[in-house]
Amino acid sequence: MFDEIKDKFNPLAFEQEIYRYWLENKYFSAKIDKSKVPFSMVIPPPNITGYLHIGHALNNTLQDVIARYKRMKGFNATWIPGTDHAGIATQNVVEKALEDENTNRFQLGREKFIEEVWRWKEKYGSRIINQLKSLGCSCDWDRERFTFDKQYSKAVAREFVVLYRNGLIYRGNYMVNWCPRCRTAISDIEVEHIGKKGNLWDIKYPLIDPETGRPSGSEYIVVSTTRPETMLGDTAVAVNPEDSRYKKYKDRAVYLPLMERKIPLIEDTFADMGFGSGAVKVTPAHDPNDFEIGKRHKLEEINIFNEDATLNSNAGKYEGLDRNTARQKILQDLDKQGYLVGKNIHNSSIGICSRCSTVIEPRISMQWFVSMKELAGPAIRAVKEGRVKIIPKKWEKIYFNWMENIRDWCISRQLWWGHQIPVWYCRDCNEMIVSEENPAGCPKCRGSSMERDQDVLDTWFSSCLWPFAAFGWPEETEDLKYFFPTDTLITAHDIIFFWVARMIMMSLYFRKDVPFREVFINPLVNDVFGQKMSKSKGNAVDPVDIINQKGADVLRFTLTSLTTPGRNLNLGDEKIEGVRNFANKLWNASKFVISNLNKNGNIDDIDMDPLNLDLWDRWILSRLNRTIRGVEKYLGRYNFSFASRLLASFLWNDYCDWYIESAKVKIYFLKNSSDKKNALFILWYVLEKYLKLLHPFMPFITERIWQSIPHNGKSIMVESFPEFEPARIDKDIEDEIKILFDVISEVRKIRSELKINPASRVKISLLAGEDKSKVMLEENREYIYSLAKTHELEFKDCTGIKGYIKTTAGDIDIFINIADVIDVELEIKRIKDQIRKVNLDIEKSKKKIANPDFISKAPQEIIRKEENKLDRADKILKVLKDQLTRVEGINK
RNA sequence: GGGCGUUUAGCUCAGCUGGGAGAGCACCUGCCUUACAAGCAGGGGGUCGCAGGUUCAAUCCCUGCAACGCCCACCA
Repeated sequence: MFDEIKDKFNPLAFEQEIYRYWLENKYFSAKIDKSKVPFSMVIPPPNITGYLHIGHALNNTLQDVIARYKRMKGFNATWIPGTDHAGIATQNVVEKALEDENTNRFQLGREKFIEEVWRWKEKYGSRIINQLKSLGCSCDWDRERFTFDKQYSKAVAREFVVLYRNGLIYRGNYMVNWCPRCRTAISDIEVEHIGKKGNLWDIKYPLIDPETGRPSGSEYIVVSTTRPETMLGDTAVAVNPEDSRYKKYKDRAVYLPLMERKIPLIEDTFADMGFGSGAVKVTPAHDPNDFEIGKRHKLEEINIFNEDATLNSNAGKYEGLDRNTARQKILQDLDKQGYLVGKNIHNSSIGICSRCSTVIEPRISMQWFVSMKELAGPAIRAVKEGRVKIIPKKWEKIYFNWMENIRDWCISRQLWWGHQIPVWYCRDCNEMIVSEENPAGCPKCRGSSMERDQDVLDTWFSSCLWPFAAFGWPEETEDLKYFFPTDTLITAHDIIFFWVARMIMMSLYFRKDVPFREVFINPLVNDVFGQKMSKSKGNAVDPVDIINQKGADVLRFTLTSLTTPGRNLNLGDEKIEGVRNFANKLWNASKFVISNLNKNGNIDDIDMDPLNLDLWDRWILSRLNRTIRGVEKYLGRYNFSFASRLLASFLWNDYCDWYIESAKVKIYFLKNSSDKKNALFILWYVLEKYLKLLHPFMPFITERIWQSIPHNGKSIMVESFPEFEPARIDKDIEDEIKILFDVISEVRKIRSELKINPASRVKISLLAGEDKSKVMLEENREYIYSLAKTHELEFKDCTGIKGYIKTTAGDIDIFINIADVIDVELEIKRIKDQIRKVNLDIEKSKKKIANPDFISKAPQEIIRKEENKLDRADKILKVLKDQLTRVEGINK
């Protein structure tokens, strides 16, 4: 199935096939093995309604890099996949589909509707799973879970019942955030706040004349409000007890216009004397503050809204209007009757439903809540004590800030799709039964007629069990014992409160252990200009398109290259192009290696004999090991960008630019067959190791190439990660070869600057300061010929010899014979430019050294460095000046 | 209202505990050199947001300011 690599790089030709190969061989499934160290990770389960957007692509690429890396490092790794039933989101989607069929959930009824959602799930729910597969995710598919499967429901029931029995869940009539479109309560964090320019209206409320019991003609109080329509439910006007302006009205009543009701004037410190008139209307049923005031003063709560935020019968003649129409009508009426006395621009923020963007209506209703304080304490400590590490650290602050100010969590939803609350009410005696199982009968009155609580639970109430429920909890499964707690969680910052914090709380509560040891918060993906991606802006990048056009590897490596912890990621087409080019480079380099291996027989039996390694070999092995060390170091810190760049630059700048070029010299020009054999071996050896290094990032292309070069084993993905060999890192070798590189680069530079025809060879002479360098340069004569396009390399001082120009690379003097090709003007200009630059350096250094404070206070090492720099610059200046005189001489 | 982050080359970003600023892309020059033109070789370009301070020395530490971005918040 894996042919030799001959054709052009085309990822689409092999990615799917390779994924199938992995699946068939079950490489993703972990088997419990007590002799191996487990590594586990759970996916942030995408909604079944979801499709792969760029955020998922990033999040899952990073997880897959870690999973594949750990697997290759020898861990018994499992990455648990699954999907979330996503209560509101899914219900909304299916409701929309029903709308298209001219029906709705009420016509269907609850049971039929839920069946409909399950049908929808079977049909579309696996779309995102397939997309994850095309991305190359090595999830343990045999362990795939759904947050609404049978076993999971048991977990949720257990959670509810235990929390209830331990007094952490309560039911009550409180003011909650109500979405009039979804017709359900939602939790505080499901409300988004947006700034809005609006108006603040001043309304005159006359005082009641105690004599007549009628509204006074002269005495009144002005209240200001942003929501005039709620006045229909006003049950008081409040002023601050300290406010001298209103002392005289103490204990009087106020006339509520339009409703023609008497309401009390009360004193409450909530009223801010500095705001407006200092008097505030109180609507206990429709404002959270007013609700509190109402409780303090035992005020009546008049609900004027229906579930969909139209006005109800308590609104008198406004009944039936929606809240916006009602507002306009009420303002008109107030104006007509002379009660509207002012209108000011006022900026405030309003809450909208995070699911459907409908403006939230505060509403008093009977709901279930989790009291959070007791759960939050241990979860705060777990992070403070480092048992859970949040990376980057800045998110810890945000976590603490939220946890320390945590408020109770409204968990009941007036929806149909979700885990129904495991509570039953006896129709006979109203007894409430909280139970994991369907109760057989009422334990109190022995009645058998029970009605289950109609509400379902917040989706997050179930997903916060994920790290252990996904392993089978509440059963003590073998998986749970072996794989829990998980090691790493990789997720996005927008669900730290929704999910991460609650998983930590629930895990500590139910498992007495943290759910995961590290959390990496992946960056946000923006467009190339740093703007948020959105469909409406048209700047959204569709990962599925990229996979279909350029391949999953390219998408993955683009994303990892850009993932620096703590910073958002800007994605644009040029970046993707760059990575595509990189993949192409790898492909072609491999093609080169393979074709030469084929021509030169089998290399399997050659050992890497250290005595046989020359400068180039030692150098590339040193670089390889630095790369291994670096990749592991950066992966450990979730610095995917650094790891990726290291991988790319090793391949491109070290392996291709230098090592392959040097190998060509051995293969094509050198007669010595053992050198050639050696070079082929190292080419293969380094490439094979490198493919393994790169595999977690680009799984497909690495597998494809690996299968085409000599290898042992069935798949690169179950091979061992290359071992870092410290002894292979050789600083001396790297320094030594740098001299060679510098000489070659300097010659190339001069050639280019003097516009010497690339095809023509020049004669050069090198003068090394140290014998060691001279020996090295002599030994590498052939490489200099080839890489710098020279011939007749000599080692003598050519100062003053006609036709030579002199330049330097480090301590090496380089003489280049350009007698035939020199462009005198060009050369004079070049030298003068150089002299100017060197003079600048000299000036700076001299000034620094002349400063007595510098000499007396700076460390010796720094001073010596500065002096050396000056020496070197002086030397170079001298060379340049000599050269200039000589070149100018040619002109004469 | 509170908190956090960012500001470095035309663009996107690196710069570890202070000691002569880097990469990729873009741009310019020259090359179809038998792995790769999706390439090779070379090059130009930055008062490191502004103003102070600490220091022999500041992109880096401190203070203030500005711009942009994000999060939290029951301010009628």
